[in-house]
Amino acid sequence: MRDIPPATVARLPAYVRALEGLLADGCVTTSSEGLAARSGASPALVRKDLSSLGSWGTRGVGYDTAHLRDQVVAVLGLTTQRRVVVVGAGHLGHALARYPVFADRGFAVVGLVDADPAVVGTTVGGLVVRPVDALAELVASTGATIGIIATPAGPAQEVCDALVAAGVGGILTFAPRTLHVPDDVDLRAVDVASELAILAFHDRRRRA
Amino acid sequence: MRDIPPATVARLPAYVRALEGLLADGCVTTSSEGLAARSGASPALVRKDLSSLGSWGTRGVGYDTAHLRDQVVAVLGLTTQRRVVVVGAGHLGHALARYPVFADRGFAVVGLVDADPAVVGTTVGGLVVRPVDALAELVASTGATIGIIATPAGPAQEVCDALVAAGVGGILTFAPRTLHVPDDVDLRAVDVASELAILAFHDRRRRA
DNA sequence: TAGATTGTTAATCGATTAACAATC
DNA sequence: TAGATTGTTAATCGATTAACAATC
Repeated sequence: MRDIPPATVARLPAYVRALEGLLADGCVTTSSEGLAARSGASPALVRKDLSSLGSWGTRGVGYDTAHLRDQVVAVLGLTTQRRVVVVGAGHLGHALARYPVFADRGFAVVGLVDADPAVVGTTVGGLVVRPVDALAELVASTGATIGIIATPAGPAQEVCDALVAAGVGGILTFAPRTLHVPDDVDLRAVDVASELAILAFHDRRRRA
Repeated sequence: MRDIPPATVARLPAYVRALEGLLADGCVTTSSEGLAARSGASPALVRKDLSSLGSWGTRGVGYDTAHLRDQVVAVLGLTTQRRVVVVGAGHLGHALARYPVFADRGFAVVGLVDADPAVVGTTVGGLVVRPVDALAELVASTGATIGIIATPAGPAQEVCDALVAAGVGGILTFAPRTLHVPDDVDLRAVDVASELAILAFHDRRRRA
């Protein structure tokens, strides 16, 4: 297996979901075209992506749905459960701590942290909210490798630094600001207000 | 102003935020390098992006921070308030309906809809939750142009179709599945479980 | 065999970086 | 004028699409 292009990696989760949908529909084999329709990619792109993973299709037939699903899941590293800590127990933190889709995909939220003393000690989704200064200990004791930042913009960089110091390898942030991490830490950012702003741009164009 | 590349549009909200941060720090002028540090782009990319908007910098000096902020805000179409309806009043819908950053950016959540009769009629963030079949009327009466899908995967395509039929021009979905919209509707997807899966991929690589 | 569909190569397209002349 | 920094062009890089030979 050679290096997998980042754009391909970003599509793999959609392929896994498409394959599970096809499995649920009883499709034993799938073509690149069928997979494309369900995943939003083009058939050519599906074939190219899968071939960069090593390719497990049969010419003239297609892909074995269950087998391909297992292979893509393995490539993504979803066979091992990943432990996740969430920082910020506001509305978003609550939503994340109880999001059932995480469990379906092998992620377990094992810790929830908040800066507000009034929130610390309350229970959310079976987890007792811990204070921010318990973060390092929490990551260490749970073996969490991924941190989620669900705080306002203000404390986000500080929280990010604390997660890095605690040793997580990947961070997903929802805070509306740019964050900086060392090269060996993987950062992904979801910015809801920016998404709306991009929609607003096209909206304006459409009406102009 | 020529056509603006999609990759550039996607960075404009980060530039707006960077510029507002610089303004708050009292920086009257900014260089592409300063803007790059705050926005996460490279200095060359900042200059290229801004020049594709028409360019308002001064060689040897930099950009007028306040003026540039106003220009980028105008390009994004954020000078007019946009009205947004949210479908799904679960944890995520709650979080979105009250997210203060939307208001800061000129977005107003004007409607909240849910399929659960037990939730319909309750008040969230000053909005009374409406039933799903009130969606078209709600969009029409409020003049909403953007819809947010905060439902589980199951009903998401149906909700998406209903938003399109109701006449919104842009949709932001959080549902973990691929959605299909007509060409004249703009769709952006945030998929939290996929983001974690991508982090898991790199995590696996790091430990391998 | 004939039809279908993959895997891969070549062509295209778009985005980023590097470099530097223009110019404040 | 000298130093700084933009705006733009050319070079590079990566991603997508098109096309088709391989082959089930």
